[in-house]
Amino acid sequence: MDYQKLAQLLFPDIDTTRETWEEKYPPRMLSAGAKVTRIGPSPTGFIHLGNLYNALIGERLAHQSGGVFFLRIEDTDNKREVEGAVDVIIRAMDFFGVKFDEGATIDGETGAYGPYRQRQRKEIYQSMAKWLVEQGKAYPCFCTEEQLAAMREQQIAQKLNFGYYGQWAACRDLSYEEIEAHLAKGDPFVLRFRSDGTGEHDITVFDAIRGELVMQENYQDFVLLKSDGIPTYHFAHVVDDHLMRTTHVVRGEEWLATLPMHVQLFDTMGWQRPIYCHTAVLEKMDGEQRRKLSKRKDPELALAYYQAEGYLPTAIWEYLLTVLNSNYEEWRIANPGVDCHQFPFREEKMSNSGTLFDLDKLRDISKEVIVAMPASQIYDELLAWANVYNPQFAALLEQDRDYAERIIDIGRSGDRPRKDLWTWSQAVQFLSFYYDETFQQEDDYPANIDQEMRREILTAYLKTLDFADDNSAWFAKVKDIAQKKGFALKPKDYKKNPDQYPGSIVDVSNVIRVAITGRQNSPDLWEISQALGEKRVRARIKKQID
RNA sequence: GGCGCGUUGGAGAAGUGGCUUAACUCACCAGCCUUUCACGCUGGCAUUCAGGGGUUCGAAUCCCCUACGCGUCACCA
Repeated sequence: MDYQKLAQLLFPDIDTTRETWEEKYPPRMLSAGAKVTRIGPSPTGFIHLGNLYNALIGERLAHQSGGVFFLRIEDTDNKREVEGAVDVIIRAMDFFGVKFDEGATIDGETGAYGPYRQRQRKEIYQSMAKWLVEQGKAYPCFCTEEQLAAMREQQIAQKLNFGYYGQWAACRDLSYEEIEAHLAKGDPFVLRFRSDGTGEHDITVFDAIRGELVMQENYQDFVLLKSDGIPTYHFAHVVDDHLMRTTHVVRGEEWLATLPMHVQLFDTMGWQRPIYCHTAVLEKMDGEQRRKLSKRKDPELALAYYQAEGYLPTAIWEYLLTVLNSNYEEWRIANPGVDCHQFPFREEKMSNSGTLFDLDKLRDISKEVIVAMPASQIYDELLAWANVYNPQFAALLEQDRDYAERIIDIGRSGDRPRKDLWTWSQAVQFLSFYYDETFQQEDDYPANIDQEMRREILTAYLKTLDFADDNSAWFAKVKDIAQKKGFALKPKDYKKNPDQYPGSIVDVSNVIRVAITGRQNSPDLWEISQALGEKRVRARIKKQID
């Protein structure tokens, strides 16, 4: 078989060669040790935590080493492409603070190693494919879907390995004339890799996360080019990451199974293999079962969920860092206030077993992030979020910035600030009672106080209430009321002898608290009252008495 | 079914032959502080590293077997 002739028959219009592209995309001039990484999301309209997870690793690896981190759009499957999905990806990454040095952008792209959208790289792939045909390393396959399905069934029946290989590779040894005849008829074809593997040997691949991997060599004649001339992931990955001079390929462990294919292709092309970093899958608990986070069942997989809930990008980033390098937390404690980008991230510290996604932990980290923020910043970010997701509350915030900052700061001064806030949607809930428009009276009164007693307490409170009092004078009056009504002034006394009192000072305080704030969980009552103002406080209490 | 990856408390995990009576953080529980809730503090929470065998003076760490979980086997990525 004259492979040159075959290559010309298959790709008559391709006159660019392997060398053309090698020259166009020379090795990058970077200092030793600089890493080049990328993420390659598909524009399916759904961007998830896994994308961010891998993006963060790539970003850290590149930027920590003085390297390059870029965005490549893997749009080789036109069936799954969704309009506007590239924007979604870019905006989400930007929102979560992932910065690219080159690659696709909203209105085009930047960087010298483009195009960064795979569909636009068709000619490059075809040049490389043509070269492989010339080497006798690739061949056209005219098998139809039906034929392949039938083949698979036979393989199942005979308990053989699935796939296109060995004697199952019907088109592997087609003669030039047979191929020409197919072409003349206009039969569609895919281009397959001619694997020289048998599966009898093992290969060794180094993985930066997992160490040395010993795997069975590839023996499948997998598809390089689909019938529309667009490459499969496997071929695109090898060509792109070589030509874009990627040094570290960060991707999910679902790619481990096809790693031998990729390695074989790199070797056949005569290219240096990148260093692979296969990350663990993100899992969650589903009842008793542990399973991979799923797009259909788990809303928290979508990045849009975190935006809608108002999670802080920094908190998500820090959470992912703790998952990836668990010594991050110790570093955080030792370096309070230091930007998390200063943390020395190490790929070899990453875990290779599946990771349970823990919203409780995220909440804790979020609280820490917010508690460290000044009120003005909280105001700005809360407002920015509310403008999109809760315009009613945004309007309230904008009415009076000073008031908003004041209520945000209640209970946050001193060495032991409250950590009440963890997401912006939750913050709206938490702050709702400071505004009449969002105030909701819940029946959260202490269970041991009946309605009659409630009324008595509130009536007495209203009578003695004086906004000129300071905190201690104010509380002395509350105590006075409690004593007159027979309540225990020390919660412990009531706890010890619950039959001797109708309740304790705690219950009295809480009756007042619920009347004013609508619930039992709130910062210091007197500070709240001062912020709300005498008129509102009196009105709310009066309403409860009636 | 083949191939592959994994398995240390409820969770993230540290630990790769003796510094480990298994770190740290979250969650949980108890106590303290406190006008509530929170915050904070103190203590508790794996006699044991999936199970079983072996190597060794000594094993979570090395070897073998088993079990379980997960991934993958497309002209999807």
